[in-house]
Amino acid sequence: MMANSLTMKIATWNVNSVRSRIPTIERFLKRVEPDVLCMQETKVRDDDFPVEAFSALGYEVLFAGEKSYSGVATASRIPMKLIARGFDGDGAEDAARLLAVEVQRIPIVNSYVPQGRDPKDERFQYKLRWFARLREWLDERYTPRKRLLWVGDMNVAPEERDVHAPQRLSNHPDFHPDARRAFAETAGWGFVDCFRLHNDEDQQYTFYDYRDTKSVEKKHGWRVDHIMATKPLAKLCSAAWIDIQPRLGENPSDHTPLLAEFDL
Amino acid sequence: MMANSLTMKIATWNVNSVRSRIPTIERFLKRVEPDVLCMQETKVRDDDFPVEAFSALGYEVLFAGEKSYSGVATASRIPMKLIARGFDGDGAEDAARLLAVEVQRIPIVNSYVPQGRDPKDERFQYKLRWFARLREWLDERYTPRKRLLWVGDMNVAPEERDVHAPQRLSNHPDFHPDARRAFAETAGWGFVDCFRLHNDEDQQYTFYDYRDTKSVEKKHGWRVDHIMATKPLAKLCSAAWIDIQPRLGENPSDHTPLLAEFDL
DNA sequence: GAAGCAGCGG
DNA sequence: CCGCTGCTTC
Repeated sequence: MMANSLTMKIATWNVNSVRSRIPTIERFLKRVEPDVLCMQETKVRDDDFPVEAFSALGYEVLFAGEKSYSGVATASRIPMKLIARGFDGDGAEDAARLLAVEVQRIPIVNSYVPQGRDPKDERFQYKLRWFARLREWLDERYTPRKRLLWVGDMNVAPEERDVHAPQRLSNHPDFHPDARRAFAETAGWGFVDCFRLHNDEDQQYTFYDYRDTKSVEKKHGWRVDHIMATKPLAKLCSAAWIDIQPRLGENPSDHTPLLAEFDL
Repeated sequence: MMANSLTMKIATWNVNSVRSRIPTIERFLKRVEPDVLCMQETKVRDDDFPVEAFSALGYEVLFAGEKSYSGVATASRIPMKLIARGFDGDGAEDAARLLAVEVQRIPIVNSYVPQGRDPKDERFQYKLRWFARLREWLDERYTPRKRLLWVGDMNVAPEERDVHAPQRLSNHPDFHPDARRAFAETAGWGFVDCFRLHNDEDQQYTFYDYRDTKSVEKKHGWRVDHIMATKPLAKLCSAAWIDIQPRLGENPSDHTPLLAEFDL
């Protein structure tokens, strides 16, 4: 390794309420020591964000939340700069679903893509447009020829091997052809799926529905959380993995952390 | 001690939801090993009562509950017989505030006296009548010349030394002169306050209001939980004390267990 | 199933 | 402050 080389470990995790998950998150940070943790579904107003739990472990944290629903936050133990909350800067509509920061001169876009409810629901159309809107947002600000990360809960399983029952689930908002196409369009801006760079197996899931009893044992999972890197950054990705440990411990989220490491 | 002598340790505790308090109750039972534990504010329908948690520790348990509010239950590690739920037997009105059992041929009346809200409220009159009704209920069935116990959350601090601010609290439903008189009337049927048999100090409290922040440190307490014995039984009372340990542990109730020991 | 909230109650 | 219910969301 060169003297000035630096490894950056980044994690994305839909925590399903940052406040109720604090002990689980603390165990994760202590054990895994990611440089950056991108969280989704924090479900907390910015005024009530538990900053102290993160600073006590040496992390700065930036957030864009609202009451009850959604909410994204990014914690970093290396210096971090705020780029944007929501698509149109501070206080924008839907700010609680997009948070862009810069770490080590790399823009990190943390997103919680709308779930879409049902392909017949108008909120599904909103989901499809959300992906298009993100591609435009990226295009106006960045180029895929430079280092950039897009991570988060995308609410899309890209391929058949990313769900446990591809036939049955083709009408699910997270596996409907239109959703997969919308995700692929934005990924097509210039992203590489870091997990798939290093893992070819099926049944690699980051989400198990709470309501589906024994879904973990039955392997009824979904791979809907992703770490997407532009090509110049993807080249530096040395590893990517799903960390199942928080699921085995106390008070797990329905999502599991996804990690990637980059040799900068 | 005689060969056939038996010590009976009895506890009363407003647990403020038996289900959310199970771990705290388990620690209490293991550490203190009472023979009988009378609980109030169990806040659970009989169908949902967590019987298993008690049987696992060697206790039978009888209960008279309703959804959300009130509810009384008595656990015993020595054989116990059901006498009555509510004033008029099974399925009676207000059954969730009175449970009578018999242990070692001693009737034990476990009661959760209505709080009364405010002396101006009509529910305060109901509280006063409740005490009168209990005295009648006792008179119809028992005699103070025999062994009997009346325990529970009486929602009355009998004397000035039993509250932290007697002047200020004289209009509180738990210290209003009418409430104190109503309690004294029923106690006058033939009861001795077992705690006062063995403790003369003031500031001996069994309740600290959750809403009064730092009430414990400020000693803003109330002695509203009582173990009352008829004279022939009071003679056998060898000790009575408040167990503050559950308050120092995890997930405490706003009430603290009160205990008494009898050498039968 | 497990979060959040409002509204009620002690 | 801390339970409960009943509602909503994912």
